Amino acid sequence: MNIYDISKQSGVSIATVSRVINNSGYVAEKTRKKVMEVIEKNSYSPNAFARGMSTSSMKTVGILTTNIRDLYQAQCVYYLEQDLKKHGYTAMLCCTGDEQAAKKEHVELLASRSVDALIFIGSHFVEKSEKDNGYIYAASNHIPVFLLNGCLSHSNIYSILCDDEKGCYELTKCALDHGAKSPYFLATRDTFSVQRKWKGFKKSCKEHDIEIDDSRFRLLEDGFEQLGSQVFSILQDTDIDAAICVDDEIASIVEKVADYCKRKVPRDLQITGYNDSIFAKLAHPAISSFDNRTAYMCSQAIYGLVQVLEGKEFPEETMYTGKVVLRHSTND
Amino acid sequence: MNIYDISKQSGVSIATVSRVINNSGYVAEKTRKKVMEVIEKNSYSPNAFARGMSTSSMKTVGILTTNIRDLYQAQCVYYLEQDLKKHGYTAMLCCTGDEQAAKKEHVELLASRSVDALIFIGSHFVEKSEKDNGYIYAASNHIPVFLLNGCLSHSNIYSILCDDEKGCYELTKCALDHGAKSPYFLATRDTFSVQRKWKGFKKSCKEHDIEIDDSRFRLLEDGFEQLGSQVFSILQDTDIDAAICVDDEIASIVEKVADYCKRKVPRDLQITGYNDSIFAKLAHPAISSFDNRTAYMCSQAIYGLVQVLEGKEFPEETMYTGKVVLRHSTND
DNA sequence: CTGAAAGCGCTTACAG
DNA sequence: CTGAAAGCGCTTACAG
Repeated sequence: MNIYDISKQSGVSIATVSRVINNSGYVAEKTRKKVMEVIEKNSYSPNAFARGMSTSSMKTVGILTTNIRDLYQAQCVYYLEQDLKKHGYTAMLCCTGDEQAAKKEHVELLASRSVDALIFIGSHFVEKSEKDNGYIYAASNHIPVFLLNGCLSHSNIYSILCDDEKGCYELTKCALDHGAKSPYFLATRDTFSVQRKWKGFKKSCKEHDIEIDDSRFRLLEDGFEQLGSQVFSILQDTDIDAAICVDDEIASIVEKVADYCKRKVPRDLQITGYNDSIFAKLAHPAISSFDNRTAYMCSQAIYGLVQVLEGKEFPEETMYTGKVVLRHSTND
Repeated sequence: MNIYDISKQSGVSIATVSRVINNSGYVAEKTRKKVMEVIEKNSYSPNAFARGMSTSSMKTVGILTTNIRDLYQAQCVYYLEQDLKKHGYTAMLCCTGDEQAAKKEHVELLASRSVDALIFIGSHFVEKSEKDNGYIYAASNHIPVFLLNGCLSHSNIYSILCDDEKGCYELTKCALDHGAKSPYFLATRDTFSVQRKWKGFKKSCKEHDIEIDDSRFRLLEDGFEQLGSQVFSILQDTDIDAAICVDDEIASIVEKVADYCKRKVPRDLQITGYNDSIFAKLAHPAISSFDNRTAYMCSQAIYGLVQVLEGKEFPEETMYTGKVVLRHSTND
């Protein structure tokens, strides 16, 4: 069943059928009705490839995530997909992992599928070395690129991000305001947003006249067991009294290890997470965290995407604020 | 840059260019080399739509999930996508939510994109009323359908599932073997796999001569706060001494509430989860759970998918076993 | 308001 | 081993 069949059965040309399908151009109400009837009777739906070939678009956008099993990234995918389909777009998902080569390959894979736009989730894609971002720049020459929680200055790249520097500054301030003297900063990766959080951490320490150096930045190996043993070492070997973690999952593990080491949270050790996820709520005591408004970020991205694809203006960079959510892992 | 440009630059016909691109038919080594050079020089890549139009496939498969924010479902998506891309397929993701109409709409959306196959994640799609599964049957008339953790008998539908009846039977047995007399079964949804788990629960109770009726099946409203208060009621109003939960997230919340109510786990209350996720590991005490081998299930699904799309045979139903992972939320 | 016709960029029998 | 040609199913100026 194709447009010719519909055309025959309804006694009009395929051009007219096309017009009623796409709601474009003029077509007499009577004609439209007749054609619609035939279409519905046959439950005809136009061939996506042919359509794509004519219009060079299948209303598809590529979403890139390094790891969909990460709750935060899954959250983003969820909101993005919600908004995307509201606008008739469909999402192609790629989970790239952390290796540079794989990331590049996936971008090419999506490009070969002629997606209308590319959305990169998380700061995991923005590398310190400009050369390593080359494949993102290259992609942006053909299709609009949206960066969540990251920032790259280039035409046709649009960055939307929460002010994580401020976020981490405020969380650190909570701990320091309530007596912490020896805070540590814990991360499992050194990404763009981690760097911004680290900056906020340092700023807050400075304001509290706490001398710190780079040894306060603990880059830990990922994985449940590995994290546990590394955190254990830190608890043994340092005078840590506040763990400022870049996400709630790490914070949960710190709390679990603290419990194991008989350190009372928050009395002996204050802990903060990030993202305000279920991990922060489930932990015992519940963990103070930062709500970085994922839903808002995603809806902004899709709004921008639609604007750009319609040829309208959209700012290259959008930075917005989140909010601290106090719980019982910091002193009150 | 299209196939004609390549054809001109390399001095051969487009048919030949097509052959070298697709590695099909005979083409002289010398010709192939020349054409490849031109292709690479121009970094040409064939237009996916045109290709799709000729072959009626864009090597794309649709993945349907009710909620990607659910750790288990995210896990599935992760493994599926991994395997899919190994075979040159790309994943289109749809998060449908729980409403029937939306599920149906999404299937149609994917069908209109001419995906090569459909994969439904989780038992959330298999309804008790056969009528409500109509849209799945309908889809299977055009494209192969793969069902993870669910089972539907119909041609062109392939079901791959873990033996959850056995899984839940074994978990319940752990609790009962270690003294529980009044177990309850907790779920947030009444799906196909929940029914199977319930069956295993009942079987184990029967073997232990524990009289139970349907009031042991507690269907709870989802959501962090809601769950907390409902579990609280159960702890207050019943003589529960074992909570057999259909997933680790529920189990974590039960444990949190138990702690709040000063019930010692596992002494006063044994708890079991399901899926063997990070929630089970993070909880304190860590929660006994069931490893249903998600990675295996997904790889089986993609293996089957490739077989079917190549016109080969694959069994309509595959059921495999998982394994209990004992931790400290049950007595040892 | 409607239709004939060109064009989108491939693949694949078929003939040589 | 290679090429000419048909076909895939749409959209969209253009003419009327």
